[in-house]
Amino acid sequence: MASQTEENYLKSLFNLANPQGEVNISDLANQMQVSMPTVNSMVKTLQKSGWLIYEKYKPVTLTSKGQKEAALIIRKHRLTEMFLVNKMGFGWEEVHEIAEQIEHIHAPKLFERMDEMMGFPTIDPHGSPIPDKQGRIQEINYLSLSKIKAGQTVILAALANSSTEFLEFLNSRNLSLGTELHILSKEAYDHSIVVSYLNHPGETLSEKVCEKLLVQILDI
Amino acid sequence: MASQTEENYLKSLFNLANPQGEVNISDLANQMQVSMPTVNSMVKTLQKSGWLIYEKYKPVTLTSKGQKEAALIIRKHRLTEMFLVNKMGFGWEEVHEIAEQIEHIHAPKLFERMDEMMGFPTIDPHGSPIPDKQGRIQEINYLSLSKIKAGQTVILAALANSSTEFLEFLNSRNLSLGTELHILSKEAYDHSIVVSYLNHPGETLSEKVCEKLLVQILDI
DNA sequence: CAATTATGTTAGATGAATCTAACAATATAC
DNA sequence: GTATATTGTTAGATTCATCTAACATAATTG
Ligand SMILES: [Mn+2]
Ligand SMILES: [Mn+2]
Ligand SMILES: [Mn+2]
Ligand SMILES: [Mn+2]
Repeated sequence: MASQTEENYLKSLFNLANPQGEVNISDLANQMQVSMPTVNSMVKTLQKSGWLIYEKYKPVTLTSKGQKEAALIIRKHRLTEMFLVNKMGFGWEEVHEIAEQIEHIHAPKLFERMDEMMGFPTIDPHGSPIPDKQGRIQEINYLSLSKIKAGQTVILAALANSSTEFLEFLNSRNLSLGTELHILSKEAYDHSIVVSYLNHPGETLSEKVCEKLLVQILDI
Repeated sequence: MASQTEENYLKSLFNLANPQGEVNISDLANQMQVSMPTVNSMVKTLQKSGWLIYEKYKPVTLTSKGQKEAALIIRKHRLTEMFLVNKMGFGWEEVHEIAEQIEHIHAPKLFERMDEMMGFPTIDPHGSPIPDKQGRIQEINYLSLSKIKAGQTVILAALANSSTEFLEFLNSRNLSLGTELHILSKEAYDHSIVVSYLNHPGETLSEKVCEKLLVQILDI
C-alpha cells in the first residue's frame, strides 16, 4: 500500500502528465515543493512498486496501475469535496485543504456512503469530474471563456483553477457553477470582456480570470 | 504540532493513566504494540515537547497540556464515530477503525460542523463521553451490570469495551444503548445472569459480558 | 558548434519511528 | 534478604522522506 507521501506523488504525476503521459522530474519537484534529488529517489521507489516507468534522464510515466491508483485517490478527494459542500454546508473555497487530508483515509465504505448519500455525483464542487470506482475519468471538453465571441450566451460549468483566492474572487462577484453569462463585449487591447448575469448587468472580467472559467455554449 | 504517531501515544497515555495519572512504559508498549525501547525513545521525545513528565525508571505522567491535547484528539474520534452512526448510517461496530484515522485530520471546522449538525452530542455511539472544546471530560459513573442484584431494572447506558466482536455479539442479541433490562436471576456458580428485555423474555449473559455492560438503575 | 542554461543524478547527511541484543534497576517471592 | 522475575535503558541498526553540495547530461541559443 502506498504511503501518504507516495499517494501525493501519484496524484501530482497524474495531474502533470502531458498527452503522452510524461512528467519531468523538475516539474514534479516544483509541484511537490521538494528538491529534485528527493524526487529522483522517490521515482526510483515508485518504480520498484510498479507505479511508474523510470529511465535515467527521461521523463517518467505512470503505469496503468499507477494511473488507476491516482484516479482512485482523486475520486476520494472529489467525493469528499462534494460531500463537504452538499451535505455539510461548506463553501467551495473551504473544502480543498480538508479533502487533501481525507483523500488518504483507507475506508472504502466511508466513500461509498458519501457517494450514495449524494446520489452518485459525477462532478466535484469546482466542476471537475469524479473518477468512477474503476478509476475511469469522463473528460468533458469545456471551452475557456477567453475563447468565446461577444454576443454569445454561455453557462459557467467548471474552473481551470480552484485556488482559494480565485474562488473567493468568484464569490465576491456572485459567480457560481451554472451561472448564465451573456458576453456583451470584448476589449481587443487587453482581452478583457464585459458580461452580464443575474443582478450583474455589466461586470468586467480580465483575461486572467476568463482563461480559468470553463463554459458550455448555450444553444437555445 | 504532534505527528500522527505522537497523537496515538498521547491517546494511549490518557487512557492508561491510573488515578494518579501514571503510566508504565511496559503497559504503553503493550497498548501501542511496539517494543519497550521504542516507547523509551518516544517518551523522551514527548517530554521534549512538553506533553509529559519523564524520569528514568519511573512511570510517566501527562502534563496538563498533554492531557488537553489527548482529550481533544479523543473528542475528534468520538464526534466522528457519532457522525458516522447518526448522519451516515453506519453501525456502531463499524466506526472505530474509521475514527482512528479521521481523529488525526487537522480541520477544526470539520469537527465543529459535525458537532453542530448533531446538536452537540455529549456521548459517542458506545456511551463514552465526548470531551468539550476545552478538553474537559464529564465522567459519568455507571455501574457494571455484574454488580446489580437480581430483581432490579436497569438501562444499558455505555460499554466498558467497544471491540467489534463484542459489538457484534450485542447486535446478535438486539442489545443497544437505552435498552431496559430486567434482571431475573443471578447464578452464584459462574456469576452469569438471566435478563429479559424487548422481545427477549429470558437471555443468559455471562459474567464476561456483564462486566462490560454499564448501566443506570431505573428508579421509578 | 561551442557556450550557456536547464534538467537530472550521485553522494552523503539528517531526523523520525521503528527494531534486536545486551545490560541495568526495581519489585516479588521464597 | 538473596534469587528470580519484571520492568526499563542503552547501543546500534534499519527504513523512509527529506536536505545540500557537487557533478553530469541534455537542450537552447548565439
Ligand atoms: Mn481539490
Ligand atoms: Mn493529500
Ligand atoms: Mn472508538
Ligand atoms: Mn489514531
